[in-house]
Amino acid sequence: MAHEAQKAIARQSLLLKSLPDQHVDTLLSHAIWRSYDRGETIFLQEEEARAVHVVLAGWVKLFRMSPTGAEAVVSVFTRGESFGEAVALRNVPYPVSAEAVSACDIMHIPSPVLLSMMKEDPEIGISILASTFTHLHGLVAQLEQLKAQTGAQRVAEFLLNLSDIDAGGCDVELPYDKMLIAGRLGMKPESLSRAFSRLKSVGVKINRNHAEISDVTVLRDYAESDPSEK
Amino acid sequence: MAHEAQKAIARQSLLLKSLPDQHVDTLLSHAIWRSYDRGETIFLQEEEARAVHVVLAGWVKLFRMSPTGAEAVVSVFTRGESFGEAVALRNVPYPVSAEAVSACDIMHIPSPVLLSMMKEDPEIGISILASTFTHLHGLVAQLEQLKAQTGAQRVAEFLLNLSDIDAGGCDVELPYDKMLIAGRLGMKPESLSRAFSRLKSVGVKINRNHAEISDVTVLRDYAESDPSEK
DNA sequence: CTCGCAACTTGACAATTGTCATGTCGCAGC
DNA sequence: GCTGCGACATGACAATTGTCAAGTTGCGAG
Repeated sequence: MAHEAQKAIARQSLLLKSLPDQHVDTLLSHAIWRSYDRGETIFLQEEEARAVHVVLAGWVKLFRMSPTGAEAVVSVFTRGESFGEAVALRNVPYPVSAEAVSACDIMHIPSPVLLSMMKEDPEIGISILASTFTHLHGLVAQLEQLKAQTGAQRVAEFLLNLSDIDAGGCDVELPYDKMLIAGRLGMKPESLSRAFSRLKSVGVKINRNHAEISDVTVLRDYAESDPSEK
Repeated sequence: MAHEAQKAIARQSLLLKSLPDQHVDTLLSHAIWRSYDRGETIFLQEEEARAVHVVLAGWVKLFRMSPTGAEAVVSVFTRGESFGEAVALRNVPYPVSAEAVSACDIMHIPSPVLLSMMKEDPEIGISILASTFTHLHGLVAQLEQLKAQTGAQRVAEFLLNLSDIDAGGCDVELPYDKMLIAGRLGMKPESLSRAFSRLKSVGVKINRNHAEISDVTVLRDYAESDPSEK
């Protein structure tokens, strides 16, 4: 059975936080709670979707294996984020695989529960649509980044997203290993290393899984500047 | 008022074809029908979404302007396809701009109409979710392609999508100009030219806006082969 | 019909990135 | 403590792509 602390996190998730309490209670009571070890598979590409997944703790990656065996990381989720909404509702196979990147706690909401609730209250459908839209928006942003920014700029933006301040300096912890960060940003680990060295010139120091940003404003200017200016 | 022929196309669109006839009739009677000239703007990034758009004829591109002024083409739609579903339902600003690439006929379904229908019949919500999911899936595929395939391979796949046969040779017409194709595939026009020349070795000849594929199977093998093998 | 522009192609060059090889470092297991 | 492995950094090299420049072509305006 789930800890109350986990339920509290679930209530704050992007998927559930805009739903009426009464519905959330129903969903929570039907949910399945599980822990995963680092490296454990959550589901595989082509598998039929049966649930929506909400991350309560840890990090999860979604990735695709191309026919040639190359792995493309599509996205990485952490506490409060959910994935698989659209797929679960359509009863179609997953277009990606999911794996725990660190030890994880995940809540699974079986899709039949969700479907029947949607048929009772259309608000739920709209809410899920919103969450799906957020993913979609994120993917559009990723596409734009890949096409319009250099590797070092993408890394800069990644670091800025990890820091939650507006100005000044700060330290951020890299949430997962550099191989995965590289995949997430569409580059090889070697290129990530080189990108980090370039960022030295805009006040970024890397130490282990720890990054020191001397001035967020400078870094942001760098991330948004025209690649050809450099 | 709309021609019956246009209504017939609208009924076959991915968005509407799975809905009950009765609902479709209601939607069609509230829809706004418009023609656009080549180059005309349909909506701008940051503008508030008021409708879902269904392409009846012609080609439409969705693109984003980065802060530096570079244009990134996110996707291109044609007859029977729809866009803006998720955004319209949330009453949020568009994350992209839309422009007619050729002369276009477009049907606009005002979002309030759709919202009120969704509240009456949850099936509609599920159906829209499906359509949104299709876009999402397409974006995931694009991301994978950008990260894992060379330019020439992306062009090969683009040509294969235009041809609707499984084997043998065929001619396909390039639906819009090469500058846009390049943008859509995440490369510069010059790179597209070079990609076309490389495809000569796998039986592709380009003539104006016309491509001749001598054997689709050969081209498909090329598109899916490991980039490092070449 | 001519002019001029925009789309397109091609070549040369530079920048970026992937690939391969080598070496260091931290860490788990013996 | 030693050993071995995987993550990470770095250098050399090749491949791909963007950039710049020059030339061709098609097409619409006048």
